[in-house]
Amino acid sequence: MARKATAQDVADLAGVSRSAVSLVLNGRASGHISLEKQKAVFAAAAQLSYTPNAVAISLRSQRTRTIGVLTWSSHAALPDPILRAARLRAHEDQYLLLLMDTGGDADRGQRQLETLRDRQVDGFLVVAPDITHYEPSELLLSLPTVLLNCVDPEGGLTSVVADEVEVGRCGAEVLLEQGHRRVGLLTGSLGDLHVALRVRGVGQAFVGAGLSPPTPVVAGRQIDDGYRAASQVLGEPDRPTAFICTAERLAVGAVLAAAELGVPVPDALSLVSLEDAEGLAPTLVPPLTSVHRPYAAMAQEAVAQLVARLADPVPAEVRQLLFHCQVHHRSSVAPPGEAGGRPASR
Amino acid sequence: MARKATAQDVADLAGVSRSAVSLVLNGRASGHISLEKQKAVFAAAAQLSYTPNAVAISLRSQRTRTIGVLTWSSHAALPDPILRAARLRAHEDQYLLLLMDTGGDADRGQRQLETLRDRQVDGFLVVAPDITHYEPSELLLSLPTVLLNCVDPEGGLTSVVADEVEVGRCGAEVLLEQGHRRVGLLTGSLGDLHVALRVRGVGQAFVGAGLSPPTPVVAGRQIDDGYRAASQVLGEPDRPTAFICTAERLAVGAVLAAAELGVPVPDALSLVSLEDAEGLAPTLVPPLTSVHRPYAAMAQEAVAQLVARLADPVPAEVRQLLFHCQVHHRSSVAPPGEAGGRPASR
DNA sequence: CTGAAAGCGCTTACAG
DNA sequence: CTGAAAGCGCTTACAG
Repeated sequence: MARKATAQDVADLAGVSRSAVSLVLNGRASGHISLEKQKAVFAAAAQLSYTPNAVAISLRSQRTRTIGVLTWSSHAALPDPILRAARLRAHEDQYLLLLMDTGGDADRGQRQLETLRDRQVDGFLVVAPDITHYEPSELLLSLPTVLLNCVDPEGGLTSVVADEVEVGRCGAEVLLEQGHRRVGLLTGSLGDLHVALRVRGVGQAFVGAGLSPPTPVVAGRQIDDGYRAASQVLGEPDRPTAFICTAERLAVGAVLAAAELGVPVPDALSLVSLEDAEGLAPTLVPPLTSVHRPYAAMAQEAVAQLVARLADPVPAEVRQLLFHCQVHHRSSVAPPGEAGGRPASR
Repeated sequence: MARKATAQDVADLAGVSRSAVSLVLNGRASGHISLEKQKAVFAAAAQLSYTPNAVAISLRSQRTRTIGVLTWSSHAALPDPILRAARLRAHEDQYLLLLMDTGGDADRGQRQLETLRDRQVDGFLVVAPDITHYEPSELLLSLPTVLLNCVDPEGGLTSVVADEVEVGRCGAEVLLEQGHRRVGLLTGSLGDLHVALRVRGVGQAFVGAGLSPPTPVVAGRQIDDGYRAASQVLGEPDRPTAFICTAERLAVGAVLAAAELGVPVPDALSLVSLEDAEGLAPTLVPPLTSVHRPYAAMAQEAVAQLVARLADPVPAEVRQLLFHCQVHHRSSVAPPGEAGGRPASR
């Protein structure tokens, strides 16, 4: 393939000036260019498969229609469903995403922001894998920025997050409504904000029901962490009739432990996962009831906020957008009952 | 923050011309610019925190140091470990990735390639989530392109893939070496190239050992698919002493089925997963022996190939790079033995 | 109603 | 040894 055609090529072929080409192709020809010449321009453009050079437009307009995305991964995976939805939404407005993975290193993140700035991104989107505080640097503040799944403690930046306390509350209420009273709470590190918020929510639900909140069993976030914690708790006398897991893989481990101990779910043990982003919960056996954050809608909203800011020079007010979670009822929750299951055999 | 400083600003402050600034900052000053003025330029640049505008450089040099990435997801997730490693490797050479997700729609992919072309990407990288054939369009052929985890049937494009037949063979050999003879093969759709290749490899290993290959049990690719298939096979008389699963989530389902049926792994049932990209296999209970593709190395190599092509105008020869897999031995494989386990109770 | 010019920010020959 | 000019591809005032 030869070199891409330029507006000059189109102008030459159509027998008009470069500016005429620009005017016609951008729909600003009426009253300026004769109909005849307009047709000639369109024909020439089509013949040469002309499309404008986005880099040249960027230099001219001082806008790249590019959003710089700063993200990092918590354990194994990047927050994929979030980024997917964000990318899709951005495309709708002809924005492209330039993504940088800090790997959790703040200094590196700063350098990446500089790279993004040098690339003349129009704005920044910061996407956290799990909800957290994020202190924006000056550079971040110098361009339109929206925080997704994280919040600026200073409150200086618009952010989009789910109500993680509500997540915990909803998950607990599902079990309380079914009559569960002895509930095991399998969690990740309590030092993580997202864990702390969910645990708080669980506690609120219990207190609201006139019960004392369950003591968190800090397990971790992997399958084997959940397996170990669940196995131990299930081996204790007066074992719980239900588990709440703050992480999806923890729930997988709990199901596995229950299966191995011959404790049928949900007959003898109910299970709620406070996460389902990896899509493990819905296809587990039995499918797990989970508390769902509307990640796609959140990402769309975050991008929409940013795009609006980029389109409108008037500085918009800072907003804290809080999304509600939804309980996805599946088959892992039942009333406590007396089913019991067979005793552990190993 | 005020508008970013330009080379002109630096020149004004340093009392030199714009070209002098460029020369000095790009290290081509020796023998051209007096030492005194060089110092002045550096000082002014530092004072103004000057960094060149990448868009302007791109327009001038006709290179954007940007790689257009075309990808799509197979089921739930994008091929994340691959993309991560590719991005990291690209950064090492100051390249940024512009990613487009076709969603599996070829027409959409074509339009996305056009967008990328208009953005003046220097080259293309096509990344498939599971190994597949990929027929490049003319547009793709018009720029330096490397295929990652897919191959051009015409062989016109350099590609980087793992030897998926070997994956199947290695997985089977692990079991054959331990003395297993009755092996269940849980697979995804045989119409998928990656499944077909792995099944073929398993067959080769069996034939090589003088045995007839196991008949694939087409299960699907989710946890419940694996659970159902494994449950059924384990309920049959003369049940297998081992499973090979072509997909990681299938293996999770198999472990779950075994646990529920009281079949201890690996004492009464060995298990090999032919995938571990999601990182479920290593933290399952027991940790699963898996066949690992060196995704990071593959991605690095693909990017390195592309970058080399971009740096060197001489057209490099087309190459088909085939990577070996590695068996990650964990605890899910043991000799068949007579452990048996307790009989199914439900 | 149309074409020539300026300018976005940069680098690289090219005069002086 | 240094500065002025050209040009990457585009769009938008500005003359004619």
